[in-house]
Amino acid sequence: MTDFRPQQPGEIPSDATVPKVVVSRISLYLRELQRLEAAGQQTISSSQLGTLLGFSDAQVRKDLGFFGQFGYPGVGYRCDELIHAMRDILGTNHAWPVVMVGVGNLGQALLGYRGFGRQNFAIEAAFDADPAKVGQTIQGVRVQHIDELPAVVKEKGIRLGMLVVPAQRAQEAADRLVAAGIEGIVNFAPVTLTLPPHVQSVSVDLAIELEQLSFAVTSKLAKIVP
Amino acid sequence: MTDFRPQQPGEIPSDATVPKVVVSRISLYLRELQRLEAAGQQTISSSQLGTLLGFSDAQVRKDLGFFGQFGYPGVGYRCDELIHAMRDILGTNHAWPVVMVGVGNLGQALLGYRGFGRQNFAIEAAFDADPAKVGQTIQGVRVQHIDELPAVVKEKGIRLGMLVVPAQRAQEAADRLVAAGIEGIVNFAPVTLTLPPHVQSVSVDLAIELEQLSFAVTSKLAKIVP
DNA sequence: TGTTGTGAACTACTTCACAGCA
DNA sequence: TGCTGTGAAGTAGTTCACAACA
Repeated sequence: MTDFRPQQPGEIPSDATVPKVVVSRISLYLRELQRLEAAGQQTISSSQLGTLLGFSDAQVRKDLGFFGQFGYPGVGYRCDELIHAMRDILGTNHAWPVVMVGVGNLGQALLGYRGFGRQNFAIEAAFDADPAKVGQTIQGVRVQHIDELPAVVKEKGIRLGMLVVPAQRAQEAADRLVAAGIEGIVNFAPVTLTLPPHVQSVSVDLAIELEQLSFAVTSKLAKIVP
Repeated sequence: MTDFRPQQPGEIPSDATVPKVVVSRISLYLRELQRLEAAGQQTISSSQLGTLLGFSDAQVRKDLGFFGQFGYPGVGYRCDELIHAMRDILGTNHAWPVVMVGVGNLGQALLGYRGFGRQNFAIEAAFDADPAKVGQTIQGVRVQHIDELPAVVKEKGIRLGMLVVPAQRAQEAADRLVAAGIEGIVNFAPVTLTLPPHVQSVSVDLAIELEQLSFAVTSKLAKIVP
């Protein structure tokens, strides 16, 4: 290997402000690259990668340009290098322990979802307030009482949590996560959480996804601009 | 009631092209309004609604302005009227039957999720290729063999589908949905589907949500611009 | 030749600010 | 007065287009 050009891999130019949408595309690039590498492909150009995901070549290059220079003119990008660089960017070159709060239907299914491990996330502990659930072991994870959350978070140095409780209990559970020291929350409840500014969150609202389709399929007139 | 101002409720000015992000905020407005109405609130101003969801008042008014005039100057919006109007916009004033393909862990959990019904979606049929699953009844839905998909879709006039199969089978399953006449797909597999242009899709990638948090929490330097 | 990296141009989205209405 | 609806102004994101390089 000649020169690994991202001088400080994963380091971001200190004045950079990266649009959210760019970060989400980085995740898509990573996912696709992992597939390509598994299929034995060594290098890829911005236009190939873009075509696979439905983006323009310029978009791919601009997005990567937020974080450094990773390509070889005339050649493209080396899949292995780019995968490593993008995991550095996303922070997933090391494993992330995650807590889950709420072990209902959906929570139990998520405990068994393999995709998290593939991207280096591991659900280390699960919590519920229901005494009937506490003590059970689901998908290899023992369910603990919610009161134990702060101790576990502290002991294991956990920074991320998944919130999988019913809507009416979501804010209170979020407050507990915040109090325990969690810094980022994936919220599966269909409510907008009120959080202190140092805590990040992303929401997954399953019904909203269907509503978007309902709109798209219904409205013959209005084209959805992507 | 004096005049119901959205002249043709739900009808969209024929030259309108509505940005995707606007439609997703409409869903959020609707969700919040449903909560407010359930709590007994009769009217709401754009700034109140915006504050609850973290948007500006102008944003709320502009978004609604894509679809018509719904407000009363000096007063705000009537919750009940606005809920009705937004359901007209999204197409959810009538119930949507939905098919599910793939009844694994996650699929079974989604079959039991109450949030779909609340927004007027009903999973009418579920399909799997695994003979061990076919014939079971899960959450009140009988699992049928995937080969029966086209007949059921046609018979019940179903237009939307949820794809909940492993990544390596997602494209093939999507092709089956398309062949059966489905027009919109919620894709839970972590792959980008190739679909004909008349078929809409939205993707839910659970690992990507965690990656976004990992990035946000990791990068002290780069602020995520919302 | 093929492909990157990147300013410049363009497009899309958001916020401002205010006329008009109740 | 309070609040909507909406052009105008401003900001953010995307695409263009080309110099530089392998």
